[in-house]
Amino acid sequence: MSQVKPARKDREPSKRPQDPDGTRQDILETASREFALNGLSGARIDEIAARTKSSKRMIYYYFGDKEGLYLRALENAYRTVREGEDDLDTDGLPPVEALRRLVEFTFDHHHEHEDFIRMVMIENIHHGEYLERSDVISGLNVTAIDHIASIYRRGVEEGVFRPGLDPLELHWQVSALCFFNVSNRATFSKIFGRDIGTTDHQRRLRDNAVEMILKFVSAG
Amino acid sequence: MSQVKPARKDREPSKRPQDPDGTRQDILETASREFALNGLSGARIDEIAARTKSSKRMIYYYFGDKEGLYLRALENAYRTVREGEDDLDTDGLPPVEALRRLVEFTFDHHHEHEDFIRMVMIENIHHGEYLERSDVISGLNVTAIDHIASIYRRGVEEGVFRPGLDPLELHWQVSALCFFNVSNRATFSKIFGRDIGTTDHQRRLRDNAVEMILKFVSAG
DNA sequence: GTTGACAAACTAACCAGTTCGTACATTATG
DNA sequence: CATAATGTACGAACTGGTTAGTTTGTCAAC
Repeated sequence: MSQVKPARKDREPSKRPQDPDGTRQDILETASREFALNGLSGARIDEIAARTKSSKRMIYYYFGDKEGLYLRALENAYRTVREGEDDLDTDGLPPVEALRRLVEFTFDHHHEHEDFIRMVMIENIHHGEYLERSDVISGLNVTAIDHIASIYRRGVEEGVFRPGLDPLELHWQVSALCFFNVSNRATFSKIFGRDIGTTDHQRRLRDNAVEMILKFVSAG
Repeated sequence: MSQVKPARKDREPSKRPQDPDGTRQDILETASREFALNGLSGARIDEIAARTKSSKRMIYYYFGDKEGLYLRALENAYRTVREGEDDLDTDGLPPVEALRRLVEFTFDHHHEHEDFIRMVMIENIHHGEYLERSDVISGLNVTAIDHIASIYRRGVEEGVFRPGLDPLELHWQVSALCFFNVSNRATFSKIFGRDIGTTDHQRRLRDNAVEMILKFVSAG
C-alpha cells in the first residue's frame, strides 16, 4: 500500500519543513541498517525511529507496519547490490579472463556489502517468506545469471571450457565461495583463532576461489 | 487455554516425579529447536516453556536467563554435530578417495543437520559473541581441522596432491560449498525459481563440490 | 496577491498486548 | 529435617501500533 506522491521536480536535498521523499528515504536507510544489524525480530521500531530524522508515526505513515518496513529494506538491499553489479564489464575479455574477473568482482562485491549479506542471511532464517512476498526482487535477479551464462557459452564455443555444465550451478558455486566468506567470518575466525578478514587472508581466499572455479570449468 | 497437566499419579516406574536430568535435557532440546527456528530475539521463553514437559520456572532454575539458555543451545548444537563427525572413517582409503569421502560426508552431514546450520547463521548474525563467551565450543573444533590436514599430508607425500596449500583454507572451501547449500537454499531456490533441495539436484551439487575440491588440490 | 478549503505531511501522547523475569509456596528426596 | 526440585501467580518494562490533533503545501476563487 504505497502512497503515491505527486512527482517532484528534482531539486537539491530539500530542507523544507515537509519533505516526503527525503523523509521516506531517511527512514528506509535507517531501517535497513537496523534490520541488517539486528534482524527482523531483533530490530526495534522505537530505535529505528530514534535514529531517524523523523518519527515513529512517520514509519507507520509510509510503511504500514514493521513487516512492511522490513520488506522494503530487503528490496532496498537487493536493488542496491544489483545496481552495483552493473559496474562489471567483461565484454572485451577472453572467456577465461572474463570468468576470472567475474569471480574476483563477486568476491570483492560481497566483501564490500556486508549489510546485504546479512539481510540475505536473515531472510534465509525466515525461510525466504518475505522475499517470496516481494514482486520487485525476482525481476532483479534473473539477469544476474545471464552474465555468467554468456561468458560460459563463449568459453565453450572457443573450446576453453568443457561443455555440459549448468550456468545456474556455476553461479551457485561462485556465490557459495563468496557468500560464505562474509557470512561466516565471525564464527570461522573465532573457532580457528585466525582472523580471515585481513587483506592478506582475503586475497588468498579470493585467489583460491578463482582458481577453483577456473579449474572446474576448464576444458583441459 | 486448557492446561493439560501431566498426570501426577502415573504409575510408570520409569518416571519419577522429580527428574532433574530429564527436565534439563528436555528443556535444552526444546530450546534448541526454538532458537534454531526463530533466533535469539525471535524465540519466546513462554513458547519454549509451553513446548516443554516442564515449566518456565524450571528454565530459569537451570539456565539463569534467556541468553544462558541460548548459549547452552548453541553449545549443544556444536557438540551434537561434532560427535556425528566421528562416524567418518577414511583411514584405509588412498588420499584422493579419502578426500572425496570427506567432502561427500561433510555435504551430507550439513544437509542432515539444518538446525545446526541455522544456529551457526544466527550466531554469525550476532557476530559470534556467544560463541566467544563459550569455553566449551573452541575445544570441540580444533580437531575438526586435523582430519582434512592428515588426508592432505598423505596426498602430498604420495605425490597426488600439490604441496603448499593450507589445510585450514581447504577446510574453509569445503565448508563454504557445503554450508551455503543449506544456509541459502530458501533465497536461492525462490530467486531462481528452481528448487535445489530435491535429491536429484543435491546429488549434482554434491558431485560438483567433490570435483571442485579434487581438481583444486590435485597435483596433475 | 490574498484567502480559504482541502489534502498531505507531521507530532506527541497514549494504549493494549506481550515478554522476560521473580516472589512465594509446595512437594520430593536423601 | 535440610536441601533440591517444582508449581502458581504476578508484575515491571518493553514494544508494536493507534488516536487525536497540528502544521504545511497546493490551488482555485476571489
